Amino acid sequence: MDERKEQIIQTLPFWDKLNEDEKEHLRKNTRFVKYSKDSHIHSCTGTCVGLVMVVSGGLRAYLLSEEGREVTLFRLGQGQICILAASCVISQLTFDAHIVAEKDTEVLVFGAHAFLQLKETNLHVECFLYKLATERFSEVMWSMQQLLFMGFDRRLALFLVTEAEKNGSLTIELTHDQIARLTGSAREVVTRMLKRFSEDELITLKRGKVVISDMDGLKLLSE
Amino acid sequence: MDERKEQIIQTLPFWDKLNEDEKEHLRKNTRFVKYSKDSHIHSCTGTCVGLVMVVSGGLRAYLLSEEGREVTLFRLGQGQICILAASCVISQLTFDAHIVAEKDTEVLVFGAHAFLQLKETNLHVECFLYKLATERFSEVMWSMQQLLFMGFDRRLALFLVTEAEKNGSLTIELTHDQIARLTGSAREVVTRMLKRFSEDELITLKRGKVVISDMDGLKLLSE
DNA sequence: TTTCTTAATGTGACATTATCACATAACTAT
DNA sequence: ATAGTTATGTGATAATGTCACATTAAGAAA
Repeated sequence: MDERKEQIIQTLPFWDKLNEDEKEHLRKNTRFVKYSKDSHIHSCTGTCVGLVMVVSGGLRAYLLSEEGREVTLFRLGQGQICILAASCVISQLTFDAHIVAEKDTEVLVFGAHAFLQLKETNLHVECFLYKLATERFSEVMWSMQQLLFMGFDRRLALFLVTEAEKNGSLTIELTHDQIARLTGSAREVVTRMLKRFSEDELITLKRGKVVISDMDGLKLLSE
Repeated sequence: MDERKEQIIQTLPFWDKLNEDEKEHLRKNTRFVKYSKDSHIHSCTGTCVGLVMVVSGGLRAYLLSEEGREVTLFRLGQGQICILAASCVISQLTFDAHIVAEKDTEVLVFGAHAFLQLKETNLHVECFLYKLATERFSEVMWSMQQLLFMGFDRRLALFLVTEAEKNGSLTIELTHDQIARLTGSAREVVTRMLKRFSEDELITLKRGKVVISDMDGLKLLSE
């Protein structure tokens, strides 16, 4: 048996509500999977993977328009679980999101079929799923409020500040294109706004990265 | 005892999972409330009402920006239950939505405090809440996809068609301002687009109402 | 009826953001 | 160095939201 797997699996809040058969069933249908950067974990057309827990790296969930525009819904880091890749387990989730690995990422996959069975026999499992979905609901709504109500200058400033704090570094290693996807805007718009920030001496621009030179100024802008 | 209340309360899917004490507790904390048109059931500042089931009339949930712009999330009709007015029961729901009565509306309110207790003692109740929230999640995401990715002409056409079919009438009794709130746009933008539709002989404009004259044309526009 | 009042609608000007079509610059591999 | 690729810069245009008013229609009050 995989020691590491067993350890992680036991962190599931409903684990001790399972009987031995259920535990064994879940164990058998849980496996580690590695995704290389930019590979797709889930798209509307693809099959349903199951519950996906991030072990290392990070995932991003986004909406995709017919014209190819992306709107990021949320991002997941270590220990977090993505319910969107389990849309077949949660039949209430009817919209089609895409999930991509932001970097090389290892995940623990709880197989869709096994989980569906568990969900139907064990109320704790069902409850766990819906609760998780509800939490993501709130996160997504927060993103939407930003997108709908904040001007792009404020949104971009907030993004840069948040990103810097997340990584504990004033240097943000992202291209304008990546920033555009993450902020739900267009590459050109990002370029222009960054240039404005740069003229206002809030940031310094390098190829493939943004360096924050006036954190306070940026925070002020983001309110 | 209120006969009508008892009848409705028994339609709750978790009703027969409650013990007698729980049933009695819920009964005692459930009451009918009437809201007149345009009155507010819930806002971020206000207190938490509880679970709200529409008996007659209709509710609308929306986001409100600091500048006063509204984005409609979903609308509820007879028999549907609003979880957003129960944000204190579902602590996971952290964003602040507003809920307003679209017309004179009667609702059955399951008191927040009582429901919170029920949720904590009965897993079926907890599960029911999260499941409901997850369903709304999908509805909201559908609205968001429309708002983010469809041009306003298409969105407006779709709205008119949907509204007409909902009421079984080609006449839609709404002002441009109301339509703007419902489609997440601005009044002037609605006025202009409706004028364009009118010039294209898809609709006829009257004060306070829109009459569809070419349903097929509108449907074509809405794809 | 006539006038008054208010709600609803119409319209021009402008700001922001998205989109398109390129040009230029900076790295990478050979 | 050269070529190829990726990233960035920039002007033009379209769609939509915002602001500031003008106009019109419907109902209330005289």
